[in-house]
Amino acid sequence: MKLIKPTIKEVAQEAGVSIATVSRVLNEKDRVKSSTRQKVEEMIHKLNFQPDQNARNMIKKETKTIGIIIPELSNEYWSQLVDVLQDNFWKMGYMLIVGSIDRSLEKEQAFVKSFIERRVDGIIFGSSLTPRSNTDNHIFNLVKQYGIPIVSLDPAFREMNCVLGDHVQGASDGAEHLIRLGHRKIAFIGGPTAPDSRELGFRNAFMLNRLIVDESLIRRSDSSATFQFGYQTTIDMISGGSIFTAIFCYNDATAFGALKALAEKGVRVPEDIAIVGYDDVQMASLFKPALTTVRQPIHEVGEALAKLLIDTIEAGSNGVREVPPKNISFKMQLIVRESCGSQLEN
Amino acid sequence: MKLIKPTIKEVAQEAGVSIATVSRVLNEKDRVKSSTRQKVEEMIHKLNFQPDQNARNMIKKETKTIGIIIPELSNEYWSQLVDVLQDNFWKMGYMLIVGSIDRSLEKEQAFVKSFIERRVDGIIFGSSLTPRSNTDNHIFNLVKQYGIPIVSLDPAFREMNCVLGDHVQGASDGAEHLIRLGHRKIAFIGGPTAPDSRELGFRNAFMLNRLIVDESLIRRSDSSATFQFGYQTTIDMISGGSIFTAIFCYNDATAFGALKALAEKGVRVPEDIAIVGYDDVQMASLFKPALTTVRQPIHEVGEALAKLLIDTIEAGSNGVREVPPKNISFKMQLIVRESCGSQLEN
DNA sequence: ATGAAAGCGCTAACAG
DNA sequence: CTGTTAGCGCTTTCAT
Repeated sequence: MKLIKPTIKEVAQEAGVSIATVSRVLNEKDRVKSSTRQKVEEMIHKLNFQPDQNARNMIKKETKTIGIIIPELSNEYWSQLVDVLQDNFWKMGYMLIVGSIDRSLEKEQAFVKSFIERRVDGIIFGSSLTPRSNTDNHIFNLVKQYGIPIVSLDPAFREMNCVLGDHVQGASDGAEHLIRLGHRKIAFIGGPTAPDSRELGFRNAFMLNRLIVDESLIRRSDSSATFQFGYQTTIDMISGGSIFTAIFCYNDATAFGALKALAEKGVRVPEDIAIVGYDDVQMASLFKPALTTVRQPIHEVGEALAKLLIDTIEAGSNGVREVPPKNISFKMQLIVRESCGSQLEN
Repeated sequence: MKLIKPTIKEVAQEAGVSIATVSRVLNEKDRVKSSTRQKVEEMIHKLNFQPDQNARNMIKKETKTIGIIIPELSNEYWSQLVDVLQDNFWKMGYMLIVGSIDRSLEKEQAFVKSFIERRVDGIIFGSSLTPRSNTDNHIFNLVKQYGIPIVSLDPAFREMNCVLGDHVQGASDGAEHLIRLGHRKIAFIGGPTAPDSRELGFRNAFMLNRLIVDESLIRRSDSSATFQFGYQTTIDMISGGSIFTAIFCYNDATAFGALKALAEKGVRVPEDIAIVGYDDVQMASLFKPALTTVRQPIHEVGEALAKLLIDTIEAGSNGVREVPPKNISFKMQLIVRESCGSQLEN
């Protein structure tokens, strides 16, 4: 009973059968006489035998493991998404391993390589630092060469399977809300991605209303859209004498940062400056003032992501390869709360 | 160039050497002539060869993988901790697999079994639902039988390696703060663990001050200390006519819940009721009113956890087993902000 | 229904 | 310094 790591061989020996038979009771529904099966199962239980996945993986050429690349877990949006994904994959018999790349391209590549070495069955790119323009991109070619299915959350990768939020619509709705409330001088605190759909959406709302955006009020992060970035940018804009009556933020984290900066500077929200966030994380509704924000349907997105990836994986194993990439899109929803004042316009 | 999954055999063939030599350039510093090494490395690069970890794992009997069990990622405390851990393990060449068990004992056991099947090198129990009283606990016996080192964050497992916060001290400091401010009717919104050190600390502060705790004001969760639990409990207490002037919360998440309930009921914080949280997550300082809370040194705890586990693993592989379990303890720090009013007493 | 045997891709002696 | 060989623990033909 106090043995260590029993193998299939021990089980077979103790049960008086061959290892093939043990393997069969482990994997096949029938094909083994019920009396033998019982004998073997008893032994498995008695020895606490846990089959070695590594050995199994080698033969079956599948690991029931999915890797995911995200920027960081400390942003509530990502931690929620990972929770949702893990739950979905779990139900389908897959395990999730997450790589927080912490804004480092080097780390992203190292994680992906590690995923390949572990022979994961699929990879989700929640967000990627890998330059997209470069066609013969080493890291993507690598996963392609190894035949690992990918699903992306990043709109920059439309040429592969991807699930994406309609951020043009989302940001447009958010900015439109501000415009309807009478704001004209609206600052935009953006994210790291260069051609950013939220920025496009923001500009779209201005165009629709035949308004011109003040380019001096557009700020972009060159790393990540964090709390810190929102805070610092807001401080800078105010100290720099920028004039604006509202801020549209890339996500709730930057919005919280902006809120903090505003509070420190003695600026009232929404009386002096209105704020719109993006994501609708839990804290958005708890904040004082409660944050008006664009909600991402995280549960739906996570479920779609998981389903699409598994479908791709299983299609591949059936030899049905080379289906055209799928794009699944989700609409965003504006949630009006207190940070823009008057809720009449909803 | 468009092959799929090159193996060590292909590399050897193309480079005109034996597979053993390829293995050597992969694993050993010297022992191979630099001209041969170069030839092989060239081929590895050309074929984009990525060695199969599963095969390697089987032989080396190590996977460079750590599993961790946590309640959920959506609590900022846990997501931050996981980020810190992942970073530490990463530096040491290990990968982290996280299992959010979502308050399900069944899921916890399934995760642990999966960890065993994958032959992880170590497991961290961030929080466990497995009954501790039961000596011949199946799941723990299993990991023991398989010789997998464990480190726990949970004070209930002092008999194994563990890193723990001194929550008796932390909670005592928090409650003491409230008492000094003149509060006598202090509610305690606790967590799921039965003999809870925070509750002990809470009671300790009362004893030190020769005060008696009002048992009707002690509430415990039977699942998890979530935002929702803090919210509901506070609503219940107020609706139920409980009389109290302060609340001590198990963690910041429940404190945020309490804050929301209080706001809805039109109770002012800190004027009418003071609140103390626990953890000091990012949001604590941003909230209005900023939350007075007990800070857990997450970075230090994470680092200690990672280091202790790796030490144990490597000690084991050196045959130095059976060292007595180590307990590393961290002090908590009271952070006084606005939610208790007067900061004079700091 | 079951056993024998051939690997999966790699590392680790053991020779030379 | 390098090649040959024997496994690691399992699944999977191929026989019986």
